[in-house]
Amino acid sequence: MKDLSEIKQCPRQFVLAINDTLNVLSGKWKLPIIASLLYGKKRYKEIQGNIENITPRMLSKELKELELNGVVIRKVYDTTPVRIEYSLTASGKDILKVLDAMVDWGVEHRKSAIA
Amino acid sequence: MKDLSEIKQCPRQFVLAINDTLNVLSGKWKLPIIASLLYGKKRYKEIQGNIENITPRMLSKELKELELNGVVIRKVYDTTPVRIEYSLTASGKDILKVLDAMVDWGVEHRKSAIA
DNA sequence: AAAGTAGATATACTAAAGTATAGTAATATT
DNA sequence: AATATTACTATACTTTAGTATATCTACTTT
Repeated sequence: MKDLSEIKQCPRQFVLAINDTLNVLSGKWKLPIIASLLYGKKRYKEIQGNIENITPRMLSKELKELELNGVVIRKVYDTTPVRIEYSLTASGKDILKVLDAMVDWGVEHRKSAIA
Repeated sequence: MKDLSEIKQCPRQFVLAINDTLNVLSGKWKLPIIASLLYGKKRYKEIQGNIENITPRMLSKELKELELNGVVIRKVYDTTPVRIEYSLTASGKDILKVLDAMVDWGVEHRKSAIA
């Protein structure tokens, strides 16, 4: 998703904020990657092993994007061979709050859908 | 997005709940539509007038999906000519809580991105 | 020296999401 | 009678997201 500017009657900064959040969460792989890193820093192959069926192309593409968006940190250790560790930024960890709100809504919504 | 089942180490029902929420929010038009209905029930043409550049195809497709997902109610008035009103279900209105969490995260994230 | 691992990139492709444009049925307005 | 409005649907197309498969460099292990 790129643009939510179609929403009117709502402060622009709020629209931008929601937009940012949705950009960080949407797509097939960003959330699994964030989830994997919520349990601590990981190396490329560890994340890959954690997430079933993700291709290396998708994993590096998404990690790059998450890094660019200030959600993930890529740390290169100057050893031989190089060791690369991915972790969440403070913001990245804070997404848990959003996920909590989403869990709450989703659970309640399922209840009311049955009723 | 269809499937987030790649996330491990997290209760399945939570994954499903997040999945549901993301399905209701992601895509280019669902949020603008929900936002438009947060200000009260509206007719098709009103929503269309509210949201710049949405095509009738997208609007009816998305409304149908939101209705199917228990977020929107479509009420047909038996007048001549028929009058159709769209509104949010209780669940639909509750999405505001998720949006609030998203606004909070987005705003904080922008702050820390600047710093 | 050959095979394997870490951390990717390149190229080509398919599938899903979204756009453009036209058209429909039923009624209302002039 | 002609035009406009509401609430859409149909068809074709483009764009974006995701998949499949092969390859690369630098190093380690056997």
